[in-house]
Amino acid sequence: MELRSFKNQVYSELAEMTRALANPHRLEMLELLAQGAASVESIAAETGLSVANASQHLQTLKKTRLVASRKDGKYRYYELANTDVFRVWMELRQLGFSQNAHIEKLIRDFRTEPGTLECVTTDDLLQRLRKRQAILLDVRPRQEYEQGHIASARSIPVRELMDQLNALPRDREIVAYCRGPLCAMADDAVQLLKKKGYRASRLEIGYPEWKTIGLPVET
Amino acid sequence: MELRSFKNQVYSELAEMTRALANPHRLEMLELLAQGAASVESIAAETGLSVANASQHLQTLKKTRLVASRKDGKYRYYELANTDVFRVWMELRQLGFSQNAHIEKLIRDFRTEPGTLECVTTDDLLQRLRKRQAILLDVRPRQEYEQGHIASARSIPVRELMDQLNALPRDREIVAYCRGPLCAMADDAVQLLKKKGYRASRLEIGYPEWKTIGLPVET
DNA sequence: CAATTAATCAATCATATTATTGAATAATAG
DNA sequence: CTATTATTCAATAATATGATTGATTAATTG
Repeated sequence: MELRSFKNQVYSELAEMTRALANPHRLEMLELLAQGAASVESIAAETGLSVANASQHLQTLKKTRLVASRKDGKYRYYELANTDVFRVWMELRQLGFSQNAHIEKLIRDFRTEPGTLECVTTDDLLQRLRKRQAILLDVRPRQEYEQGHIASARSIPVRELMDQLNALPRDREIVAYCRGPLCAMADDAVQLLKKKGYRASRLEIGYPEWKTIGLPVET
Repeated sequence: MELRSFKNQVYSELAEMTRALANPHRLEMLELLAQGAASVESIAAETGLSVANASQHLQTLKKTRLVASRKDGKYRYYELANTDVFRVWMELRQLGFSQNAHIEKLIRDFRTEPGTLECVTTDDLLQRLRKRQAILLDVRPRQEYEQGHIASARSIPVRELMDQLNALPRDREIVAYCRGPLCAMADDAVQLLKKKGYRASRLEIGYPEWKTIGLPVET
């Protein structure tokens, strides 16, 4: 085969895959699927799309093997094809943050609105957990917690937090985490906890990032 | 700001950047620019595009700040905005290789045609260089070598190799490298060297990968 | 079996992307 | 200053993408 033709083919295949990533809804879906498998209906609800539209987008992702799916009863569950897909999403997000001041500003503005900026780093958290200084809280929907969570975390979905406050000790610091740096669940939880007199802060990353860098998880 | 509106804005910005990546010619340009700055004319020639078309693509990359440009005399030189851009390209390429069997097959078929499959790994090369068992050859165009190359490498562009064979000792193994895993220059060089009775093999990665993982380079 | 539910399909319209062409700028050389 | 060279701009046409709609398929429930 001729060199130019070879190059054209390889770059075209890679561009086709990249094009499948290059849509705001599909990026959001990838981040959602990084939490674990989900049905078309739940993905549509979470992203605010119609079911037909969500289904079309998922098929676009599937065509380039970025996601896989299996059918269970009348539901079809989609999931990330492998961890490399999430790695690419992490790198893209990182690049966006470093290149696009507008994105950084959007996040900064959104975060400071509720007045909860303090983030706990991963190293910080590991230390505090070792010294039993902190309690780790997974505030994602329970179904996501059950598909996998950070080792030693307990589950109180942010929607149930108000009703379960008495289950939390007031003498220890609480660290909340959620889906990742773009997710607001942990922010909301921290805001509520602080208002109720707890010492609380959010973890800077989410469950998929924790898992991807190889730190201990449970199922 | 409302949560959905915030998410829509962030994902849209990230998707816009990803869309700038999602074109075969632009991916090829990024790989080329990873070797160093280049003028529009040379990029157009290397990628086989018309100058006007290449210019348009470069402006698409520039709009999302993936590349930067500076004018010098009547030439305008484009270069990667920062190393994160190349990291993303590496991850995308890696994902393509792992997800798309067709891409792997294309590369395997192209490589085995000249019958030169043996690749030297990075660790291998470092060892052999330490023991002075191997000579390292940069076979990219001289202009790229001059913008940066692997420490201790000498430059013989693949086009000049035939005329400079007598400058190479026959008693040591020769390791050739070029632009990266998708580039055929090192393959061509190895093929020629072997035909002339040298022991030769190619490095599995190229200069930009070497530099990105933090190994020693020279300018 | 009919009704319900989850997901996909197929068609359509509006919008975006890309290659091509020729004209317009901008810097340099003679 | 004029000619040349490198690049960009602007307009166009062909093609691709994405949201919407209503119909269809497949599994489950009563």
